[in-house]
Amino acid sequence: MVQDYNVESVGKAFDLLMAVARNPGAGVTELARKTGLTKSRAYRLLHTMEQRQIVKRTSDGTYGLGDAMLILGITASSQTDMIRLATPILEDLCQRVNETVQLRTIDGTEAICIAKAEPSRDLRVHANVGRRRPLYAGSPKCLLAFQSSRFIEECVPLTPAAITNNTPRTRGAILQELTRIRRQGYCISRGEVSDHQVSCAAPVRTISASVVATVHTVAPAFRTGDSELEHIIRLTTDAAHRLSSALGWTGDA
Amino acid sequence: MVQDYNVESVGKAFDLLMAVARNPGAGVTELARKTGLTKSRAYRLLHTMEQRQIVKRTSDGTYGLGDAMLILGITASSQTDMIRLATPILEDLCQRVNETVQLRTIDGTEAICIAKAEPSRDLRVHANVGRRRPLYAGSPKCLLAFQSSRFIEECVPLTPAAITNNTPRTRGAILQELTRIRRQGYCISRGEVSDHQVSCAAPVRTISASVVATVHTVAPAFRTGDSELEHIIRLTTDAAHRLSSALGWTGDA
DNA sequence: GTTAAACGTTTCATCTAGTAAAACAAGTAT
DNA sequence: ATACTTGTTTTACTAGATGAAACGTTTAAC
Repeated sequence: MVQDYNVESVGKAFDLLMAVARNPGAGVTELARKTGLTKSRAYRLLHTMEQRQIVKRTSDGTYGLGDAMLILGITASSQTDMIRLATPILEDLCQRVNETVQLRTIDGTEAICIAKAEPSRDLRVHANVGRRRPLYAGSPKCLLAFQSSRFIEECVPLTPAAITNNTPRTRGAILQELTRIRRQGYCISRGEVSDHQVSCAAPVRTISASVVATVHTVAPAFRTGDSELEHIIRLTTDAAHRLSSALGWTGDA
Repeated sequence: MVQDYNVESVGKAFDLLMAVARNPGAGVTELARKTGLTKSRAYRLLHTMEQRQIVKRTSDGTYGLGDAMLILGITASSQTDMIRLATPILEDLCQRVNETVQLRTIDGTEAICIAKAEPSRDLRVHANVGRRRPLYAGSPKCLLAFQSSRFIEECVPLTPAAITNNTPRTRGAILQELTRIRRQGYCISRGEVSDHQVSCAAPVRTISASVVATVHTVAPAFRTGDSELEHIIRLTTDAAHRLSSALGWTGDA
């Protein structure tokens, strides 16, 4: 093995670490299965990471991310362009629409919220950094719509779970919606994930023009009529554009 | 090597990862030196981590944390008790004192801000999650004061760098202050780190009674007279107590 | 303008150190 | 009571990671 600078067990350790992050509450056997590792190998690697506080065992023998990961992750946030550039843009958008806004990206086959801004008004939608959502329902569809067709095939299940009444029930209907999102350049979701909630999402592109994140505005339905929604769409897509430019994107709509 | 479930290269990889987090802008050689690894070993491990987006190289050949760390870290934040429990307490404290508050912990020989809350008033102190500060000056001293004497010895330099006029200049003076902080149970810092800025810090204890974090309130000096400061001290120490209890601490002052 | 030091990169023979497999104990459901 | 789980431990084997030393380039020194 010449010229391949790869330390296998280190790679596997990180595979395992990702699996721990994506499957909270899993034990050795399940994690080994998810990563395709031998049970004993997974066991040793987890032990090693536990010693360094990278992962920690809960009392019931399942694994979660450890304290050292917290520090590493916080440092990563402050070093990453995406977050650094997005924060002021999100705060500005939040102030303009006076609603909760978030930034989401893809991890595995899920959308994950990586940053947010909330207005100080009393009644607002609550957002959680770190929360994961399936990609095939509600405004996360915007993130999915701009990925490769192979990835889309993989993410949209044959029989989508019905999350609320407004969720499209068939695979075909979802794929059709994705096409429409691509065409119009943003995504509106009315009560798909949660009743009485409207959200608008717009894609963030990087220098290579691929969509790496989406900007979302989420608002209570009762105070979001057509004209308010127009306003939200304009400002949200605009914020996504500004972030794209900051990330080096040079294309146009 | 019987009964030692430790995969050495994985351990070293994480040592290296910590070094990358703590020394942004360092290259292979420097990172190898900091971790005590061979240059070629460090090189291969970094390559491995780069492939998985755990670290990334900047154009000038130095390393930083990569995109995968961002996801892992955000997930860690949302899974960690400390952050989950602290967030509402910080927000409550922030609202009561109407000033910027933060939560800090120790990483290596530095204090790092791991959470914050800012009031919406126009003039406020700005805080950055992820920012690092030396432990021996200003309100971070509160975090240092409650550590083991061996650790303290290690952190307080023989000739402390003067940060502003109000920084104690000698090792002895700093050690003396640490004793006072331990005695009174909190720490006040007037213009030590930045002129025109007052801060108050109080220790957060965990179930084992060790101090794992500190709650800080930072305010502009011009609007913080003695009576306001009294108020801040009371609320800050109270918030630290509430967080300690939430973490399982059962002792008393 | 020459020299020297420092850096990232590459190679390769050596042998440590990580691995797979299988057996184990402890628990849980049937 | 039995048959699955689960996490844990052992062992022999050799794949694969390692240290050292050399390489070409860049940066600093004088």
